[in-house]
Amino acid sequence: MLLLQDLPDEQILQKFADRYPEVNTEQVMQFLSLLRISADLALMLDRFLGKHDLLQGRWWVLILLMREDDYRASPSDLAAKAGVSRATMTGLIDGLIREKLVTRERDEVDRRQVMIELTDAGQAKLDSVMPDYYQRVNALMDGLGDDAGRLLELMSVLHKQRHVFD
Amino acid sequence: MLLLQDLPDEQILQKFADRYPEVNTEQVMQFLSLLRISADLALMLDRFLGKHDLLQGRWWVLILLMREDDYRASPSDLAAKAGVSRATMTGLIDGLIREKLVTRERDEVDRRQVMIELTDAGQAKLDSVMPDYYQRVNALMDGLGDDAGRLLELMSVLHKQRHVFD
DNA sequence: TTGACATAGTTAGCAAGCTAACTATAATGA
DNA sequence: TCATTATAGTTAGCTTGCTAACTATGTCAA
Repeated sequence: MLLLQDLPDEQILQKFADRYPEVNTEQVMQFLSLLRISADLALMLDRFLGKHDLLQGRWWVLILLMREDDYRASPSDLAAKAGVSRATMTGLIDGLIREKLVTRERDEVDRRQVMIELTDAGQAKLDSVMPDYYQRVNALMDGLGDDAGRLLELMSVLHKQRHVFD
Repeated sequence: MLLLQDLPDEQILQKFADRYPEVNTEQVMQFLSLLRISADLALMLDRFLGKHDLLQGRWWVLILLMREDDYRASPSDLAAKAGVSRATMTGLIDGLIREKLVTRERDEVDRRQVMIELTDAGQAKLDSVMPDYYQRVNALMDGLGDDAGRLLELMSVLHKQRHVFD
């Protein structure tokens, strides 16, 4: 994700406002700041997972498998729940198999289907990451104190407005 | 970016809390919701740019070039301002050159350096996108009314806490 | 002056996202 | 029954991120 380190200053915003007079520069700055903070948070998570030799995409797949009663799911299911295409899920699973964190076997009943299953090594990997992860999420959110709900509320307002970009 | 469509429900959070008792499930849900909304906003922007035959990375480069007085900058400068590696910037510039939106020429004084310049077609592309973009950003932020500043404030609190993941 | 270091950029190879096109299999209905 | 349609998964090729290793050029100090 591109971060745009250099947010525009007053002079630059003025130059753009001269060419595109319809702009409300304060709102644009606020929007860019939001994007920037969001990207930084995603990067923070990537770096944290990297310390545990994990990548975000693969980590979510392990978590989705652990959610299942029998620790198994089809690639289609996983793709839908993760919010990625089936093609992307194929790649994520390939990576996890190389790392021996999941297995893939054909379903003998419906031979189109395949079942992905969390291995013991996969569970062990989660066990080594999740307590640390939860502790840090809690520490991060503690910083907001009682305002966490308010923040969620305001982000939801923005989320509901996103159709204006359609 | 992986979106995690399926946020955990009460039952799933309980299963994880049983295995990892240190977790404050409410805070984890709030954190995941924030990541999810942020990812949706980034996706919204990608889709909008797609309608104008643009990709986010290349678009930021065009904007950075337009900020310059002479519409020129070196790849290193652009990489630093965009917040990507120089290697990534090489790829973005390659794409923009294929689309004839920028040119690349060697600096005759310091022959290590290269100058990237916005073409007329590049400026025209920006002119076709920016007014629409600004209008939509303003419409999006209007939804927040007077609370935009408060939202920024709360996100900044989170941003300042991100060191807990180091 | 030249050897060491610094800087600018590219290349190679990996990751994880996408769409479109493909194979294989299952289901359905005329 | 068998042709059509639907479903599951993979492959190919693109984008945009990364790091590490490389080339070319410039700088600086002994």
